[in-house]
Amino acid sequence: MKTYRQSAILDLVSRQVVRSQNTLRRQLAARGITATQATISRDIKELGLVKRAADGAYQKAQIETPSPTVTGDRVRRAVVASLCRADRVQQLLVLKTDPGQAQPLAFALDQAAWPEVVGTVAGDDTILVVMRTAQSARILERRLGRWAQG
Amino acid sequence: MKTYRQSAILDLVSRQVVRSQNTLRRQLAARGITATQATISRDIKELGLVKRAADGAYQKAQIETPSPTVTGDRVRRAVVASLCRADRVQQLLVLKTDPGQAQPLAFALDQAAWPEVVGTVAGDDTILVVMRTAQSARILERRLGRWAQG
DNA sequence: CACAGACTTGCATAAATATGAAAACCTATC
DNA sequence: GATAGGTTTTCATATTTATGCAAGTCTGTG
Repeated sequence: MKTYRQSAILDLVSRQVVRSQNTLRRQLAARGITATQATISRDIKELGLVKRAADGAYQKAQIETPSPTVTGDRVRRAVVASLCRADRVQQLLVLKTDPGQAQPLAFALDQAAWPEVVGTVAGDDTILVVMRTAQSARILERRLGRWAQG
Repeated sequence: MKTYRQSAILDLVSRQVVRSQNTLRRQLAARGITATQATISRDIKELGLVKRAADGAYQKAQIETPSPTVTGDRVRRAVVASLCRADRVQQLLVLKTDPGQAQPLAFALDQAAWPEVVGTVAGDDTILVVMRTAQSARILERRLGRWAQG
């Protein structure tokens, strides 16, 4: 239910200007989905939506500019500084970085020499990380995500 | 006054996580700027700031991403202009381009932001495209083939 | 100076959003 | 089917944000 409702929210929000959670609630109701404002508030939070002050409309969030927070080891700092997005397919991770930052981040990853990391290939703003297993890829993906998002 | 206050707001918001207009009011006060929450609400609207639901932090709004139609067409032109060959292994596509054309074509692919495309890594005349599934890779392979051959 | 017109701000309050705590609901285990 | 542990949802309400309207400010004009 939750997933279904949340994707309906994304859909509604992408199609029209939605200014309040109550409006959203009514629109969902029209699609046969019942929920309270409280639930919708939490959905919006989980979906990472954003509310534009200019017109009060909800919108999908953009990639946030990385904060210059400096903590932890080198990989972590590099991730925080330049990782935009991480995607996983099976045992492969595709990392998107700020322009020109793929090489330094990949280098940091190589240096870390984690055993589950088989190797990396870096372009300008994309790194392909080959992991030994889908399982370990999933773990790394999550760790990177946590770091990137503060 | 207004301009000065608004630029102070932008500054504060870029330096730290500000979750409410009242916090902002206090921070402004600490800088010797007095204003009510009402005024700040109006400022935020004028500045076009955005409030992330995820953590309630205010943020500068991002630039809109261009429409998929436009970028999709760009990919087609890039393919017609420089794709030599496309090979597929499972969910991976290896594209061969004219010398030096890998980067621009990969860039166009990235911009298009097709959901099935997890990411790309480009060298000089070779691009590795990671697709979400072998199925979608097959479809893209065929599409590229059609485009490349006229 | 007195006044008009355009902006900006504060006040009071309406509207919208977030959240603690309890209830309802799931899922797996004995 | 009873129980534990987890997740999701609601209710009630606190917190936060927006806004109509009146007052204050600024600028140019006669």
